[in-house]
Amino acid sequence: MSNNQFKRGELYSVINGMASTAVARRLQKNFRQAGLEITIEQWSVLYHLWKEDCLSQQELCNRTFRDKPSITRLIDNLEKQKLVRRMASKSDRRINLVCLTESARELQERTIDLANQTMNEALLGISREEIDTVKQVLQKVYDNLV
Amino acid sequence: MSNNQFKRGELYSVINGMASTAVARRLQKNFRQAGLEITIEQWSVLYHLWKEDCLSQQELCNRTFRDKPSITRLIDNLEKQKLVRRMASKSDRRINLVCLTESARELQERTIDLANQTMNEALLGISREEIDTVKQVLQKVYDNLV
DNA sequence: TTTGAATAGTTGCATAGCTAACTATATGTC
DNA sequence: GACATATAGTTAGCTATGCAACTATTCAAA
Repeated sequence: MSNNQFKRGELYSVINGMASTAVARRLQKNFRQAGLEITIEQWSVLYHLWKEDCLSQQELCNRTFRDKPSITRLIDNLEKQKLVRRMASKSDRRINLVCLTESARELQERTIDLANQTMNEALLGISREEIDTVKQVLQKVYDNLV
Repeated sequence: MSNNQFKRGELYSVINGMASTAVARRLQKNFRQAGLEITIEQWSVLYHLWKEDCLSQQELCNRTFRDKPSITRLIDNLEKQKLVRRMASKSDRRINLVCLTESARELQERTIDLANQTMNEALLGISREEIDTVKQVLQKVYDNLV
């Protein structure tokens, strides 16, 4: 095994472990401390619905990079907490449209600052150019494999 | 919510979802296709033991960015598959040293090519400088939060 | 119009993640 | 030496992930 190859292994390790779990854990911790009983995964689904409401479950799969069973159960849990509702699509009876409730919109207000504060901390001392490079590289990695 | 802040949200989304899950899924798929019944999480523990054998569980927590219960159960499962053994430390009876078995060393030979091939595919068209930038940025993100 | 393929979603099963609470051992201070 | 504190590891309970197999609906081609 060449040195170069092990260095690529390290990159894998870094991508997969350090930064993403650190950001997720910090945000989750901030939610908990604010008394918000929501998981980071549930928040990430709501995040996409706040940008565009009433998406199909399949569309949520695409946007959150999760598979269908994961989204099914995340929506189950969000429905239990009355944060979303499944609505039958008129045009295609196979489709569930996932729509926000009023509570979810209130939750958006309460999580904006926490999320921004967490990202500000996470990105401290990192330049716009560096961020752009990271986004481009991770997009390339994704496109290379999917 | 300013435009700039939502762009930071996108970065979070990218770090957390796309690239890391794409790499993990591809590697897992390659293992399965090669008839290797090992999860990507188990492999990541072995990866650190191949670099340095007989680490304590706590040290494996540090190196894999997992918490203690997660490592406990990963080691449980690796022990069931007879890939590692827990050995009591002579100097500190609180400590379990996790040591590789002969089967695990054979497994290393069989997974090297798969891992390298996956990383080659993942990193196609990405320069050394870009990789270095990504590593530095993700390290900074980690240091900012932990 | 029927049949077969594709798509949307659910369920069962196994693994993994995090928190909190727990046991056992080690260490430092009086 | 005794006691408080810290550290290593385990267990329980919940949530989440991924795959495979399943149902229901849509669509297109014979």
